This record gives sequence, C-alpha cells and structure tokens, in this order.
Amino acid sequence: MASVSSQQQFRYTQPPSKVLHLRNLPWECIEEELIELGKPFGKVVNTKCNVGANRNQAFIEFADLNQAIAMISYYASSSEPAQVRGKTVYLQYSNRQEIVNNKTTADVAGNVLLVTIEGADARLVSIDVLHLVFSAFGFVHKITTFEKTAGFQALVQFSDTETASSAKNALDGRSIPRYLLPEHVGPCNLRITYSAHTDLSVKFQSHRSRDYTNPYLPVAPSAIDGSGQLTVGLDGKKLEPESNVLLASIENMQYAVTLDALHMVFSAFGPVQKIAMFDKNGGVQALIQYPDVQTAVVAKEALEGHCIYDGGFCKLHISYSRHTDLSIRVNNDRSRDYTIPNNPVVNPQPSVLGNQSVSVMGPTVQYNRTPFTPTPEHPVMPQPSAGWGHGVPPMPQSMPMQMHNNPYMPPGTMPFQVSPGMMQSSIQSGIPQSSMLPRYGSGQMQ
DNA sequence: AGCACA
Repeated sequence: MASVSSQQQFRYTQPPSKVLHLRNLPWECIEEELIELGKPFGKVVNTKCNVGANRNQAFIEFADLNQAIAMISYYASSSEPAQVRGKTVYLQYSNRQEIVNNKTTADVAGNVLLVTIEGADARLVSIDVLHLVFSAFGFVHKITTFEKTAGFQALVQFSDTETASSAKNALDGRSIPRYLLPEHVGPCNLRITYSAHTDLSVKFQSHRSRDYTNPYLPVAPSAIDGSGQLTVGLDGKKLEPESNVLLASIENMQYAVTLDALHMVFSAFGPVQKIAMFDKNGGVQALIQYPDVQTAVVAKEALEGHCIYDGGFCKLHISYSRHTDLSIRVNNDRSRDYTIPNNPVVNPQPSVLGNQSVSVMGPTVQYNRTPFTPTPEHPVMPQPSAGWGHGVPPMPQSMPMQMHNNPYMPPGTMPFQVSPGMMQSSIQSGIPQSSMLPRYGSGQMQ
C-alpha cells in the first residue's frame, strides 16, 4: 500500500521530511559521521548508512521536521557544501517520512563474519589466503566457504565479537592484497557482514572448510585429491602441482644434515612416512613423503627458505615432487621407510637424536624435548607440534597471539614474507607476525 | 550523483 508515485521519485524538490537522503558519501561512511553532520541542526534520532548498490548513500532522521528543514536550508545557501571526510555530500528530503531500520542479522555484531568475495576470479581465492588475511586480527577458529547466488562466500569464525568487528571494520570493502593472489587472478573485493552463526560446524579439513582449533579433524578425501583446485602459496605465488611428497634441497650445508634431523624437522607438521636423501648438483637433496597433500603443503609453507640451524646454515628450499609414493628399497642412513616399524636398518648410524622410535602414525608428539641450544645435533627450528596445519597454534588457544589492533600497514612494511628469524614464532603461533601482515589495498575511495 | 526492505 501507499507506494510512492514514480513521478515523485525523481523530482528535484521533494516535499519536506524529517528524513534526509544523502548521497555521494565517502566509502563506508559510519553512523557517527552522519550524526556529526546533522548535529548542528537538531537531534538526529536515527540513521541508516551504506545504502544503495555502492553503499555510499544514507539517511538521517531528525527528531523534528524543522531541524531537517534547517539543515537543507543551510546548505542550500551555504558556499561550503556539506562534507564528510572532505567529500561533498548531497542532501535532499527523503521521499519517506521515517527511517525503517530493518536490523537484519547482518547488522547485529557477532563473532562470525559472512564474507563475500567479489570479483571475476573470486572463487580462485583459496581458503588459505582467507585464513591469512583474517588471522591478522586474531585467532581464526574456523572457516567455511560456499557458493551462493551472492557469489563466493565464506564464514569466518573468531573468538569474540570484538575481534570479528575489528576485522570487519578494517577489511569490509577492501581488496585482497595483490601479492597474496596469483598473478592471473583479478582484483577480489571483500564485503563483510555479520553472520547469525556463533559456532560453525566443520566436519573435515578440506579445501572448502577448516577448523583451526582441531588438529585431529580428519582430512576430507576431496582435499587430498586436490580436485583441481587452484591453490596459492603464502607468498601468493602460484604453486606447482601440490604433492604429498616434498623435494627439499639444502643450501649452505655447513653441518651434515642427517636423515634423523630431517625427520625431526618435517615431523613437526605431521607423520613422515618416508625419506630419501641423495646428492645432486653438488648438494644434498631429500624427498620427504607425507600421507597427504595437506600436511605437505603446510610443511612446505612453513619451512621454505628457512634454516635448520641458526646462523643461516642448512637453508631449506622446498618444492613439490612429482612422486606420490617413494620406493624405499633399503633402510639406511640416507633413506628410510617409517611406515614399516621393524624394517631392518642396514648399516645403522648412531642417531644424533637418540633412540627415537620410528613408529609414526598420527600426529602424536614424538620429540617432546626440553628447550635446547641449537646445534647440529639439535636443529633449532621446528618445534614438534601436533598441529595439523599452520593455522593451529600449539600454544593455548585461549590466548591467541595478540596482534596489534590496527591492521593497516605502516608505510614501508614489506609484503608478506617470512624471514628466517621469524620462523620459530611463526610455526609456534600459526599466526602471521605483525611485520608479515598483508597490506590492504583500499577499495574505491572516491 | 537520485531513495532502503539482503
């Protein structure tokens, strides 16, 4: 009933209303700014911002019609236009007499965000990139992704509303940093609202959903097979086809790297099934086999470019092997099949790590050592963890690493990059360090 | 730069 006549819709002079319609507002204008704008003329009793397709329109409602008239009259004759953040805004009477605030769930703050990834290549954004982006604001508990008519969407669960709000405020309307995306992927904007969810249900770790609080959650077969999904490394570069087998080459090998040392390093991310070491190009390389691609991905991302020992010694370079199952003919000091518990070891070497069991199944902690001084006998890097993924902090999750609250990068902050010195804390926390935080390109600001 | 209800 009472539909507004279409002739009245675009008349230049609307009949007065205590509701004013504002347009040409700056990006993501906030209710407080609207109140500030109207305050000199009267009492603003209601507002509605982020209206319209571009979300750059708004309404403000005064307590009294005369106050609205005062504001319109003032700016009608003022030499200075109404401005918000220095941007001229256009005012007119609304064709409605009151603001109807349909507070939807999207407006009610909660700890779960509904994220819509906009852009032609939105579905090429991997869940890992999303995790990285949102981890800048606090510990991300879970992420689920799905496709709806609205496009490619994700639900991102934080511990609390405050953390979720800080992420929403900083990221809504912004674009995912270019360097986090493969080169051929176009711009991807984030639209963020609150979800009514409080706790997401994640059954499997997969390319569609992750639970970073539960290292023991089974990995979905679909994730293991990759299903042709395009994935992106933490550095944003396109990866060669993922594999459960990693090829590690060791640079600057001042210390002999033993099979056991490699086993310890790589076991931090999951059960190592097989290792084969060999010489190539005057250096040492090794193939490390995990039971699944996921674990290998995590290990690669965490270890690439880092040194086994302090001082830049034994720097690892890791790529995916084309192998999927190594053939270990004999267990010796250069190759081993850890899936065969009692395989005789030929010419056994004294293990520098002591008498480790070779039973490896499941992410049980195998090297629960007290802190050690890094030496060739005790690689400095990977603290063994039962963590499934890089997003799983072995530390108490009730105390997620405190990131600085402002996600915007200070000038000069480098793009996401793991320097060797960060390695330890990166792995332990599972959360990017502040200096690794991505910088967010602003959405359209004008 | 021209009116919301998702």
